[in-house]
Amino acid sequence: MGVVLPVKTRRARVGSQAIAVDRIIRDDCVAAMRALPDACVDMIFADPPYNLQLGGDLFRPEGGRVDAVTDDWDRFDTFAAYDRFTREWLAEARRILKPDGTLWVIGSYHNIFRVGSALQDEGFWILNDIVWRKANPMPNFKGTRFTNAHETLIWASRGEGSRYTFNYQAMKALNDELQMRSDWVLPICGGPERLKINGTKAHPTQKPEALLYRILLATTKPGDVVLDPFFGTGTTGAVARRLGRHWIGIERESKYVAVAEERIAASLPLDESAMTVMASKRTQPRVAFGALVESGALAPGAILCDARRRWTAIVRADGSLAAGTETGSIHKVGATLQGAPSCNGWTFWHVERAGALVAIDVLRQDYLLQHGDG
Amino acid sequence: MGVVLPVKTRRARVGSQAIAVDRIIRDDCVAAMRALPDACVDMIFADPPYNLQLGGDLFRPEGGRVDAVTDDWDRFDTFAAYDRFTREWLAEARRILKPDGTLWVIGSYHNIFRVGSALQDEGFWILNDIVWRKANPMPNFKGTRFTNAHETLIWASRGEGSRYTFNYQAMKALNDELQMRSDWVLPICGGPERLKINGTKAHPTQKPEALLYRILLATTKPGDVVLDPFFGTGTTGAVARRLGRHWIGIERESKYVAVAEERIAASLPLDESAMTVMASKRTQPRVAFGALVESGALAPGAILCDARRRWTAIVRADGSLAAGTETGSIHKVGATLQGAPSCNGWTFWHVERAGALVAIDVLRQDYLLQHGDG
DNA sequence: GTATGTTGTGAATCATGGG
DNA sequence: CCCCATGATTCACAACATA
Repeated sequence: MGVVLPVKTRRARVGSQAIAVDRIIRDDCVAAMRALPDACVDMIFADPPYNLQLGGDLFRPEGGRVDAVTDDWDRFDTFAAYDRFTREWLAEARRILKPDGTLWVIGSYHNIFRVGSALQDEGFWILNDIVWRKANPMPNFKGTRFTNAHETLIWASRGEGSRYTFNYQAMKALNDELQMRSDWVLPICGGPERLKINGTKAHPTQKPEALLYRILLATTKPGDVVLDPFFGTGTTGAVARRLGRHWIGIERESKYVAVAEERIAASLPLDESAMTVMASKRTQPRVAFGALVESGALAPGAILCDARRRWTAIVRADGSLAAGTETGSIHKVGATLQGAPSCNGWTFWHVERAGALVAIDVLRQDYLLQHGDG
Repeated sequence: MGVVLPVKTRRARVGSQAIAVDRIIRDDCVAAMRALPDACVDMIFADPPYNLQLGGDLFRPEGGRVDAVTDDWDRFDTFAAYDRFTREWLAEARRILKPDGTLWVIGSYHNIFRVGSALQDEGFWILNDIVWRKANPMPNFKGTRFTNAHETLIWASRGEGSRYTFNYQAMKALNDELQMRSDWVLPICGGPERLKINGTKAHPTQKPEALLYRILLATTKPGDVVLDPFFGTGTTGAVARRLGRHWIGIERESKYVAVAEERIAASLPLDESAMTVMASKRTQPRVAFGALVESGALAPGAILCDARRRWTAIVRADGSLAAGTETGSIHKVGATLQGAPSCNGWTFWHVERAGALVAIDVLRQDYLLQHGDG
């Protein structure tokens, strides 16, 4: 029970203690999670089974039912069993997740509604549901339904108020400067990426690395600890290593563990420069407007106006603005003049430089570069 | 209670009896369904409240306020209350559905997992989940999540063994002779189709007719009876009439009933030319540069240069470029380096392949061929 | 009339840190 | 817990206005 394999394991600090990371735990997922301390991982990616291996088939292929139990009884029993299993691992997942951590689960219509309800009941707060639109799905051979061409992911924070990680600018950069949407077009895992043993696929549901790449890039930071309780062939670990995230994989079947170990050992970490992503302005150091006045970048008495020259204001010595009787911060005066609930003064106000209007945000960037607080 | 409006109602045979069709029942949906006999409708399309649980006001970057769905009919105190409501209407829906009938429900991540679990528990058998990918969704104004760009539909038969209607060839014809997939790209309801009263939208959540058109064409036969227990402004009725299906709408609010009546009376049966217009216009495949990075076609850290090797840049993990202190999209960095107002990064940037420079546009073409965005 | 620019809006669980 | 100041943030269309 609970065999910890001796991979090049490291330790990551979690509060006062440290947990071993970058390793595979060969065990049942609930048992393995029980051995982990509270609030020790930043993100969990879970690709749970669609049917339980324990108590017979949950989701039968069309016409596959053979036993004589009445429909109602059978159905209630099997859904209930799946729900129990789901609630059990979700509860453990929530316990070991840090307060501001998030959970990803992937599934299909067979199980995703059970999982979604269960995680809401456990207290998780859904942030998005994401549709993985498969570029090359398997056709519906019988022509009896719509081609099942997508899978669903749920992204949820530990609770309603938590302050989760979302690398907005990185996602925007990845999507040609447009906001990343909730529908992702990605090919299924095939070609050389698909792991094989003696010519047959090593795992029936290996996920493409591109999917995990986007997930990790969007919702974790370098150095974060990512847990995958249904590790399989270790896609999560391979991508985490490449992106400089720590990972823990839990997998019950030793043949998958072996495949995953070999795979991850062969994956190469990216170097620092390549891993860098577009930073959000929210994470940049703050510059007080007054600092621009103090440093001489903007003189007291200078005239500011908005991009269309509808309003003007005068810079005062203490870094406040005056526009008529209205005085206050660059944000407050901008908001008041427009009658808007709020205003980002940095992008609203401009100053004339060489005949053209320049947003004072540009002066702020210059200031940041000169006073080099990177 | 339960006022039946005297529209040009007809009667449809249901076994030995006949029920009044092509009419709106102004009543609570559960009460109205209770008054209908067992197994009397062929299909049910339901657009129940989503239980959005919105916080305070949300303002757009330019200062406008988002007109949110804050109506009483969308407010439930707890998930348990929403579940009770859901199970109640689903149970009645299943009773009045013919044995080979099917149910459609539309929802978002706020409610669809509750609905999906509940209908499985009630005995419905899920045939597909369908993703409506909105061509023009509302952005995420605060940059806090992925743009919520889709809604989910569930299509289910009354039970596991039922012989439901699926017009496979009609769907294939509608999709340029390719199998219709489980993800549908359709614009949201706007323009002249969006019903207004004194210039403001008549209903906050009016669905596009194209959505109902595809649903009715796929899963009903001419002459079938379609029930919509949350009728709203009557999109289901209008499309059913155009396609020669009978319909029954249930709607509690008389202002919506009035709008729907007028609308359906004005709707015309469909002629052939209109059908060809509805046929899918394939969306242009658009490849983000980031997709090449994600897919591994170009590794983070790769060096790009222009055709004459005057400038170089490094590819970062999120698909942005870095050249010295300059960072941004392939287009922006290309433009900045050249001092040009704009630049097509696809043709400007090159990568070395077998000793020769290849424009990254070539990689894009390869990507399209391999992943054939259909 | 044509081209261009401005404004409005859609089922939305939409901020963060310091005092 | 609340309150306040700072300041980050939008895509595709349709409708209408201006040139």
